[in-house]
Amino acid sequence: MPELPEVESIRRSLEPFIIGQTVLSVLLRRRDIVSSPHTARKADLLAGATITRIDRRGKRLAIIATSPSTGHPIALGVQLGMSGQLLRLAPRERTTDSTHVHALWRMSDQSRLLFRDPRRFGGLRVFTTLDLLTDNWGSLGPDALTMTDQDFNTALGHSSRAIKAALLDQSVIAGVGNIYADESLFRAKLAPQRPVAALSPQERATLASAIVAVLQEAVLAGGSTLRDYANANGESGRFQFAHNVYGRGGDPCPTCQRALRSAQLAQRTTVWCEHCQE
DNA sequence: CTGGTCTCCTGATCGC
DNA sequence: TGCGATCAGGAGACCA
Repeated sequence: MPELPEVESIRRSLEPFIIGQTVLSVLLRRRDIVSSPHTARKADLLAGATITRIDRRGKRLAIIATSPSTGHPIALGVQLGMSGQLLRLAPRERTTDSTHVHALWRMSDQSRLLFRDPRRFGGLRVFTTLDLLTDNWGSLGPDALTMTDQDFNTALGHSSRAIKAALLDQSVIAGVGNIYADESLFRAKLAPQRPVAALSPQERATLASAIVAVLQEAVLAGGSTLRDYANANGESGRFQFAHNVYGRGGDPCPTCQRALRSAQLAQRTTVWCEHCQE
């Protein structure tokens, strides 16, 4: 479900409410959503901890907290996968849909935080120190929202694969998924199947700027709600109304009015304009 | 190492 | 209304 703008919208909508909260209790309904080197104990899942902030890199989130036993910072990584949600329930508020809620935290102000993920492609990850979180996030490329043209140019390298495939690779840049890859390539007027090594320095710079601009606009619009995405307060995004190509195969190109092409590329449905993008 | 393919899982939608 | 096929915002495992 969520790409960078959706994950950032969740982060921003949640952070003001849970900073300073102490976790009174944790309910883990499915153990198999937690991946960690050790058996996850309740304390690792933030029981008793006081939350200090929520960080994001690409599509990954981490709730940072102070361990009650050691006083040191610990982190709980949250990966939303395709269908994951983090939802905050105000005190006494009821869920509209409590199915597929795999973990639940009760906070000191009586609010609750729910991790819901029907398809279970997402999950939680325990980090007993911030160094372990940094190591884990180290496998990601630069964050696509805040990267510079130079960051992007370096990370992209000169491989032979299609630019669309490279944009989806989180170790190249972190945060772009299928929607924003197609939207960014349209804005940069680049065909998705162009080999990375065939892109000129100018094209690479144009693409870097297009990615950052598209993501910034999407964050401002609260992300894209295609089906069921919502931020932590249950609010939908509005950027889907601004999509130029994603989900519009066969429709007229917004620029030249010719029919948009749709095909499989890098195992994902890809939509682009053969006339405007080359 | 690189890049392509398969697979995990549930639910919505579409055509019959 | 029911039923099977297809598709979906992701990414780790596996293979040549």
